[in-house]
Amino acid sequence: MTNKDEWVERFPGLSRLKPTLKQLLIKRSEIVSVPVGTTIFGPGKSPENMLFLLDGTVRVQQVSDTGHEIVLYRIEAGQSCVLTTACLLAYEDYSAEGVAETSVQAAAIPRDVFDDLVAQSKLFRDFVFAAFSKRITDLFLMIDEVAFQRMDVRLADKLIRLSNNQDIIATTHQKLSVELGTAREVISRQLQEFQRRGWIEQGRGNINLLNRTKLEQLGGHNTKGR
Amino acid sequence: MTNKDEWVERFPGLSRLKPTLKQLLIKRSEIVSVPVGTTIFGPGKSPENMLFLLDGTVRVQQVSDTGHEIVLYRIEAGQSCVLTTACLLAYEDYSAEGVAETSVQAAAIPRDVFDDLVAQSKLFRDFVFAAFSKRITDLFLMIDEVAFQRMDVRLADKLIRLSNNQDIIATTHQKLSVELGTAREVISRQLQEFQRRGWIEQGRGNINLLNRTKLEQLGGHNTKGR
DNA sequence: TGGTGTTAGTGACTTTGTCACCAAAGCAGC
DNA sequence: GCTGCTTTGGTGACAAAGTCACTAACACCA
Repeated sequence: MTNKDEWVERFPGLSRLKPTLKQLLIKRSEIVSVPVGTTIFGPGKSPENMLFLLDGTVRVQQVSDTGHEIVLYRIEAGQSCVLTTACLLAYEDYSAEGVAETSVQAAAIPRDVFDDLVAQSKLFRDFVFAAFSKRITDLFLMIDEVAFQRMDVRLADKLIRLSNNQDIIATTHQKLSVELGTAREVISRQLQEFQRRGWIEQGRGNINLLNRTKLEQLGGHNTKGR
Repeated sequence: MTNKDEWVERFPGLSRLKPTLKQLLIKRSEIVSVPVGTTIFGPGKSPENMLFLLDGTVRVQQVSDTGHEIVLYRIEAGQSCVLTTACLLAYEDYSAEGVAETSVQAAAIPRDVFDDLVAQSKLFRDFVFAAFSKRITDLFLMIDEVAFQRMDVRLADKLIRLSNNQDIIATTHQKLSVELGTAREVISRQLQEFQRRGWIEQGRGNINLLNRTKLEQLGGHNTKGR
């Protein structure tokens, strides 16, 4: 799947580039593989290249100096790290980190190639600005949620999103608390309440969704938005 | 102060542009004035131009469908609305709004001029990407703060930041609650506690800072960061 | 002077976060 | 098997923050 000659085709935003620019991308890129669990960027570790994710997931989380953590967003296959990398280059005192949630394959392109592309292709510019814009609007929504949404609503929503239409989610209370930026005890209590209502069944390290509909109802689950 | 021939010089990021590009900016820009309180952008109101703020302040806030509000950031003179505008263009279901906090003067440039500049000038690209990056890292910090910081710390910090080295702040409990995304009652109680400790003195519609040092100590006030 | 909207104060209650534990399950080494 | 050790989850007491309903004081204008 990681034929160096054709990865560009797999990005909706890149496949329509002019052939000369595609060649530039292909020629100057390098396919990299990182094992699961690797910290790809973080305080004191900034990569010099821009990454385009071919396979896998990168979890980006904020590590607070209060000792808490919260998941900010994920980068999936077909998306790029452009913005995070740009952020790192611009600001040193950066407290977010990116961790390979699965094993990850990515195309790495040097910063000057990125700059060339932005200069030469309106398509690429639109691709990059769309990525930035999407990220910022998503962060707006996240602030809204953290500040104003109730915990039970957020948890129900998170369970639905994490489930990927499977009924069993493999996760721990601890991990869920980091997803939502709250305490483990809070998650435990909410899940107990969900279980009491018969919506879920808990096992050690996994949660079985028994009544997806009720959970979707509580979480304001809609197709648009994140 | 709003001589159309020289506004570009007042932007650190623009003043070093090549003369031809400066001319382009000056020729195709329009100086606009908006009175205090105007909603510059918001749901169902997206401007077609990019704004460069010459004078005044624009407050950007998230209006939640729960009926709550929270101030996301401010755009001051010398900064641009690039990102917010870009966001608006990219995503329709946008719930943030920008309000002129003072009367505002700005240079408006059409979208195609913006695109030209990004294509032709590395300096301008760096200016734009730096703005995006700064915004995103600030939003990361804000999420951290909203999720994990105690209310008294956040309020003390906010008072210091709003004071602008003056001792009297003209604001209401209601406005402060929107700044921090909390309830008015919470602000009232915290301010009472500050007053009890002799750190502030409250008046109707204003707060007098009596012990700035104590407030700075409580809020983790440092020069870097926002 | 009276009416009206704004601003702030208060008590009761719920929800969420914190702290200090405990207990059961899984696991590695012997 | 048994023995520690770590991970995972449960619990109660308490503190902090958010919600709700109501009151009081003030400013200002007709």
